[in-house]
Amino acid sequence: MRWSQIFIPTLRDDPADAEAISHKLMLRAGLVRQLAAGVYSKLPLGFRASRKVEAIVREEMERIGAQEFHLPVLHPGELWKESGRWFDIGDEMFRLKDRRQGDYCLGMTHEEVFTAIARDELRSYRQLPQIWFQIQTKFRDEARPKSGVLRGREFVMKDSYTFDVDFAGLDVAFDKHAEAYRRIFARCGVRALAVQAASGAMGGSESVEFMSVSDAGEDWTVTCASCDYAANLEKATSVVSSVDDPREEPGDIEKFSTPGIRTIEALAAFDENASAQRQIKTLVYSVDDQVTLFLLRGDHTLNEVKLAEATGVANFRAATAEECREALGALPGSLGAAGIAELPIYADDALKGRRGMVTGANEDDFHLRNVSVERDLDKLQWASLREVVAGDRCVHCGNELAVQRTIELGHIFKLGLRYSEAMKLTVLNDQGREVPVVMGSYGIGIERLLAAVIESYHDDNGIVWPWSVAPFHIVVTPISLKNADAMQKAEGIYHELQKDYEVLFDDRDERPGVKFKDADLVGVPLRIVVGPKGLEKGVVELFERASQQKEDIPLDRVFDEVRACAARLAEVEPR
RNA sequence: CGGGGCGUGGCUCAGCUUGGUAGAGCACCUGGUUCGGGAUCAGGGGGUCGCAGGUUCGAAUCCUGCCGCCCCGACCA
Repeated sequence: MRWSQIFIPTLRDDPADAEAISHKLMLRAGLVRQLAAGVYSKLPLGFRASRKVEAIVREEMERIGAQEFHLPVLHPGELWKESGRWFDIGDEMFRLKDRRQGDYCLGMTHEEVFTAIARDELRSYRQLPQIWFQIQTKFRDEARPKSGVLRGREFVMKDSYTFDVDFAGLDVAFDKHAEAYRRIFARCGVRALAVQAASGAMGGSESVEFMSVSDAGEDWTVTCASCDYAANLEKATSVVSSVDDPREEPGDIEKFSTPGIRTIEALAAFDENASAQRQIKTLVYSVDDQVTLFLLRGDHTLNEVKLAEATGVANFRAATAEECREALGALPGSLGAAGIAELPIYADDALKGRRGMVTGANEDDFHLRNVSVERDLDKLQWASLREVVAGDRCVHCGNELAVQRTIELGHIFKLGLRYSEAMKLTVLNDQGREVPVVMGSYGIGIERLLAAVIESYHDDNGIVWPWSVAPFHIVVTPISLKNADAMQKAEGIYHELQKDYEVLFDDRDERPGVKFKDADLVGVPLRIVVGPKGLEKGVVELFERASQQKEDIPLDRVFDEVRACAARLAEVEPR
């Protein structure tokens, strides 16, 4: 491709509204342009890179026996009402009406449509398992699109769905996907951590996210340096640091006056025996309109995703001060669970076995001491509620945990029967009995993966594409269009290399500096500079983008050298 | 949805406090000199200052409302 004939509008300055590195570079290198918040047009270079990623995804999906579909993006509301999600999902779904006032929506994911096809067509366990996938645009009206293509409202996703007769089959399908995902990310040059994740409103039993460590990410991932434990912060657990409790069961609960004390810190400062670790933090939420208490150690923080997992309810909010007073008789700051029998109470694991604790007395300006969790609190439901912090200990090996920002590249779910039951997708099993099909669903965000690649592969001069997803492998740069000899040699090299590689020929009438800057910005892995200086000695310059190494190559060795470089560059360790 | 910021040629920004003929650099067009890491000189084209209303003799500038975009948080099948 001649540079003069491909549209690559590079930008000299950083765009004003871009913050994330990948966002800046995608704009500057002329990969994308923004149309609206979270909506981007792919320009030729961006589209090429995107298709490279898609090709890898396609190959690896086909390797595990997946079949490619292409489903509509316009969905009848009816289908989503069947699964119930029409009502569960709020403003994040783009909804519209047709001319007859019928409900429609734009697909934010495709469980419903794939399940409907399966329901219409699958009758027997003999037709299973099936692995179906597509690479299709999704629409989600995100409350806050951000970081360019990292979180858009319209984006391309590879989504796949598996159908099995039983849960053992689902496990197989799930593992196949995990393996395919590992290969996909590795081939794109990205080191992806497989981490335990919360399933959220998706339902289902188990889910794993694939994360790339990056400051541009929005998720927090907990990892253990010594074993392979890794989990989303929303799911992560840790060993509780030990606390010096009294050996003996303390005396009876004792109420004491704490005038004006409203916070954990204030109480710790007020009473030397009430350090944060020795307090029970009582949080009150309205969970599906039911006032519910959540107990944590004073120095721990509640993670609301864990709250949702523990209660199985997505509809919750912190209770108002007034609701607290009504239910417990006191305002926040003096709340406690002692003597409360009629409200559901969830307690974090870290409170197990604790004694001699301090907590609110449900009377303003009073607290209780000598509270023993198991002795004095009724009907506790134990759960992991607290948020892990860096430095906590790993539950598997006891070593220190780290918390890092990560980009979620993919997410795989064991859906189980959630959709097949709701939408009546059944087959006859080998006993002739009608059974619901066991499903899984699996997604990879294509543009997000591309952005993650750039987050991992760039330097001060621009993008440094890994060979596998580079929109072009090589750029042939003649120094001057006026030098006939150089132009002719450059053309020759360009034509020859094109047989095996994707090559750009920078035939623009620009000064060399401009061409070099652009080539660097755009990130072409190899550059061959053809100029009079070199040709006098019978050489051209081979420049490797990643290492910035230049080497003079005799004209007759160009193809061999390129081949060697290409082979080496194709074998990069994921980062 | 809460908080903050921004909206001025294609891009990056100045001008706004204190109202008075819309600016710079880059990009673009013409010509010259240049040509191995974003050249330079001369000339030139291009802007309803986000939109609407108001105040004023006069508004990019002050006031009100709306829209859009970015950032933090909440949210995130």
